[in-house]
Amino acid sequence: MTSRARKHEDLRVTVDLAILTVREERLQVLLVERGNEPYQGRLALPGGFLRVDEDVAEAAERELKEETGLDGRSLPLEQLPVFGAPGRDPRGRVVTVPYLAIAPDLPVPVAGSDASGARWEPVDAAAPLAFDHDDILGVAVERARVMLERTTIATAFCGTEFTIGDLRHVYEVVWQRPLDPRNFNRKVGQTEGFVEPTGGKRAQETGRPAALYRRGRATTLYPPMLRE
Amino acid sequence: MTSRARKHEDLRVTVDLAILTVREERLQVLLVERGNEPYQGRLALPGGFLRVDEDVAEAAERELKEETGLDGRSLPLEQLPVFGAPGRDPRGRVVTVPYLAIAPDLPVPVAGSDASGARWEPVDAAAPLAFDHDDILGVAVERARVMLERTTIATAFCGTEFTIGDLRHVYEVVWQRPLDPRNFNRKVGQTEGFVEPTGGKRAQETGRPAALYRRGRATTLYPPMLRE
DNA sequence: GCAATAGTGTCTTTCAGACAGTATGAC
DNA sequence: GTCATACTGTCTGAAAGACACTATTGC
Repeated sequence: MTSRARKHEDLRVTVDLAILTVREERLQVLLVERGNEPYQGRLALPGGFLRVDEDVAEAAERELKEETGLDGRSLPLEQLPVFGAPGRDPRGRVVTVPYLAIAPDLPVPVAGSDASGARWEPVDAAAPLAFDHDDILGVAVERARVMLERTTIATAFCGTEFTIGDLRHVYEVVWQRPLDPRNFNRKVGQTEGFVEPTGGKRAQETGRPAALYRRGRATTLYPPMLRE
Repeated sequence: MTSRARKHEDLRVTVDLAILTVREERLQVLLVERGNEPYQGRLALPGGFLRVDEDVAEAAERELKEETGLDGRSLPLEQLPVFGAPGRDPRGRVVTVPYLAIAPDLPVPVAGSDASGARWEPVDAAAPLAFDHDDILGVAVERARVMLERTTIATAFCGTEFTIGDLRHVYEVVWQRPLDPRNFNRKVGQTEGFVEPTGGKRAQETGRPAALYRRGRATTLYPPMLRE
């Protein structure tokens, strides 16, 4: 790092959040409507400026809390590549650090959040968003797809108790691809620590009730779940 | 992104480079000796401040050029998670965007580079580096390991012409693990577009000469090369 | 011929993909 | 019993891991 004497111009750092969930058979993202220019009235990813006294990851957790009421320590937050093109924000030079957060199907975006009018939108119907948030969202979705292959992150889309069918559904919705339920069950079952049975069952309108599971202690899947 | 009125304090963004190569049977990183405080005399990753008129990726390419003379467009540059803890730089608030660059075994760090005294060091003998560069280097090495699994990036460690043995050697050095040459040959051969034969051979002091290859057009490996 | 390294072939096991059948609930 | 959904079992083919053999050079 060279210590070069140079005029220091205004440069700000923001944190943006791509909070994904699976709702109503679709992959959805939490968006807020912008109240001010630029892009007034357009939807955008929630986010805010980095404070001078906080770490970047802290800022992401704080924003998550403010927007959704969720505790960042309980949700997996994954940092994505920064976006820092000079013209990306008309107000000046802003470099943003985007984060991917994976949330279970929340009842509804929590009221009292920082930006009013927060709501879920399907990721494939979100464009056009403010700034370069379409690009950020695209990167977030692709990252989520890759993470499902090698990690147990898919369980974070589910509540504390879920069925194997719920979990398979997450994969199908995120990957946009049907999976064979029998092969999926076998794969999940033989991956040590992916899920563990709670003993409970979930009845439904019709058919046999499904057994309930919770997350196991494993974080990575080996061998990986294959997408192609 | 909320538009919040607040006092703007001094915040700078830097780009740091973890330039890795395989030299003398070891994974090595390009380091520079710091000429100024803080950490004067300590080794550090090369890097520099982001200019107001350039994109972050541009800054990384520029630094790479300045430090090594290498063209960033010809080398794969991969962005790593930012490091932005408040106390990481004693001079003030500095958020850094680290990049992983993968280079062939260069003759020697190019003279005329920005920081004098640039040199290769084995990654496992580099600590302690200045700032939090030990952590950054650790992330870079782990990223390189993962990338070898699913991409053809290993060829970037080699020159334009290389043998299958050279390529296997890259994997062995980065993964710190011996690989079976026969299984490795089969795997590389049956992965379409990984390498293509040039027709040439490379003689050596003893034994049968090895056939030469160049990079193929494939960028991803499917199925992946497995590490475990 | 020998030494040394490059490259090929074969067997076995693991595991994904495809598909048929059984189990458990509500009515 | 029927219907609907959950779950289990079996066959097949692809590919990784382990290991023995042949090929091509210099001497």
